[in-house]
Amino acid sequence: MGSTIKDIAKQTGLSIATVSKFINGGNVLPENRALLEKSIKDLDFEVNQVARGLKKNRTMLIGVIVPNFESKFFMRVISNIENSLMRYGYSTIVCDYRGDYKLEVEKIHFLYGKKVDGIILPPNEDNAKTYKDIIKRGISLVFLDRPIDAVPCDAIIVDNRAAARKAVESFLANGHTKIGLVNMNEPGLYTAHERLAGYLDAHEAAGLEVDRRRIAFAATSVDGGYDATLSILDANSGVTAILATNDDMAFGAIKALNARGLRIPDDIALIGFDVYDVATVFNPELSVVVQPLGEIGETAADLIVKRLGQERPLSPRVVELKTELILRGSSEKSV
Amino acid sequence: MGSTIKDIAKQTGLSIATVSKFINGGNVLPENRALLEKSIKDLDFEVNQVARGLKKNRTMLIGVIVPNFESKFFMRVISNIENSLMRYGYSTIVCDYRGDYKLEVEKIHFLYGKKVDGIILPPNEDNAKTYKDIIKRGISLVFLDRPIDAVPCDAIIVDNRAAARKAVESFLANGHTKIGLVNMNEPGLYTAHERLAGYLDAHEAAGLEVDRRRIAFAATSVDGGYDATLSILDANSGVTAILATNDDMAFGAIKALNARGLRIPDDIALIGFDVYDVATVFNPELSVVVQPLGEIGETAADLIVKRLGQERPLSPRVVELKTELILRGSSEKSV
DNA sequence: TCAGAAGCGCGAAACGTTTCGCGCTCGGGG
DNA sequence: CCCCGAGCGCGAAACGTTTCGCGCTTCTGA
Repeated sequence: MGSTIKDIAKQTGLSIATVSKFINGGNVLPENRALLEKSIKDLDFEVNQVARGLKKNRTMLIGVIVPNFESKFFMRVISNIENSLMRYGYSTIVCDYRGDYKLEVEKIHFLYGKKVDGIILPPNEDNAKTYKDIIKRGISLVFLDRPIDAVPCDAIIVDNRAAARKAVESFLANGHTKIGLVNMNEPGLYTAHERLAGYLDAHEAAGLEVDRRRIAFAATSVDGGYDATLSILDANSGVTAILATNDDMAFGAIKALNARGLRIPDDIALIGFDVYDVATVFNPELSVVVQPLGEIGETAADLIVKRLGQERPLSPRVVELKTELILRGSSEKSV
Repeated sequence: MGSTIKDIAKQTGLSIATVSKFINGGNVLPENRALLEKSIKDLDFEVNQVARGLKKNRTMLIGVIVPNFESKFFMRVISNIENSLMRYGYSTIVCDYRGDYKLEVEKIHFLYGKKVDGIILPPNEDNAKTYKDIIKRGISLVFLDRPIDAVPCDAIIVDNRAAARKAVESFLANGHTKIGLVNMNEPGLYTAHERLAGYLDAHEAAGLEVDRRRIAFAATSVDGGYDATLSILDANSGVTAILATNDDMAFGAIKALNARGLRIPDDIALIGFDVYDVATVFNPELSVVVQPLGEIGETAADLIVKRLGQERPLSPRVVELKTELILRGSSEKSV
């Protein structure tokens, strides 16, 4: 029950050093190998990773920090990160900071204490100094979902701008010209900014004027999407299509349209973001922009593991993955 | 950058032992206290939890193991467990075993190596021996979502049987007598068994004969729910209402009903399980049985922390939480 | 004034591992 | 036959903490 390297040494008559060598793949005489294998099985010995971590200064632990545990997007990405890191022998400690950036700093210090080998997080400009500190301490850092200007660092992002642009262009292709945007209202949020830019890009490319009444910002939630959608409808700008840049906001948009008795897509066409499991359950099925959650997690894991292995600090790698626009019934009726 | 207790000792001129004492809340002379506080801030010292863990034989780490990372129910419960444990100063290491019970044993051994103080998992009968081993090693164990007969152990569950019964009774109250059940098909799955029992209870209490054609088992997934629902419809037993015992299966049921052109609730009334965010986005809104995810997480955390504190092994505590039946449009039209 | 108690600080060992470098053995080649 | 090198095993120190018990100081009270 909880035997140590010492017990193995005692039982085999070998020294602690030799046992350790064997455990770590070193060569030992065949007869000793047999002895050791038997003894390890007998006492069901397992390396004490805590002791090893202390000695080697590597814990095989990666910290992941997210704003909160409510975000489906981040939770799924975390699942995939955990899954991928596990294959490399790493485990994950997950923290949230309930949207409080001061608390994020605390969590980072908490992870310092845990001696994690690396940290993965979606950065915000406010804590740029802390991120630099992480790197200075020799802890590998990977940014999730967005880069920040102030800190050059590995990052895994998606082509938000192109994604929004393509979604709007699909509306245009179906003859829509009065297109609404239900966007996330978080100051400085990279993804919101990029998706807006994509929306504007598409308009500019089509030579279409942008009507600000058709753009609404609101809290990233079902209620936020609901309110934003109503405000667009109430602006009476003749909107015939809406792009919602977040799954919850897309749900809010559906609720708002239902509440107003507007049919999808006949009265208003709709495309959402990040709606995964249930997009096809709606009637008509919901068109969506999907981010490659699996790849995002894998890439985050790859980036951090690669950096961990490296001795020399390599220059920051920013990986941008492609989103996919999946068109279904909710946006497929032409005007 | 990564200073230790030794650095503090050197800078303050005090001994290592005194620094340690201070860190752990021991009394020191006021002048020394000031010195220590200053020095700790100066060098921004943080206790090395790895070293502490080695010495104290407590890592403040709890392992959580789930069958896979796809289950929304478990992922949400994990979020809440993490959140609650964090308040007690514990962190969480999450593993999955992709439905492979042999792999679950490996993950448990992996957690042995990490020297976790406790483990939380949904048990299965196959690995009863391993669970006993966990307890024998002095690692606290809490069962999630279900107990098993072979191992007496703390557990957090919900009133699955009553939940299903109440859902069926709400159908009965609306005049339905031909009620379908779309159930999860996993051998030995406690929750599936209990929910079936509740379904049967309600029938028996109402003096209603059970028609086996109205009960279908299938994979716990959207497709499974879809297939199961179609099979019930195709049995031509005159079903007018359906209870789906899982969120994905409820989605599958909706898809199946849409596919057949059946209206909810006019043609078929529907109640789902565990549909949280989007239940009110459907039109009509979906009636559901909800499990108290927050409380489940908190209670799991409480149970394990309580057991961790205890010196003496107390007798197993099984906490059963109440589910809530929320009736909405999808089940509210009488026949 | 002095004995004793209370409070504080310190040295040293210990937790379980890795790692360094030395010394031994054994075999092969000159 | 002897020397040298390769290969293996071992002792000891180290990672950063906690903890034990002893010894010193200081204060209280008779």
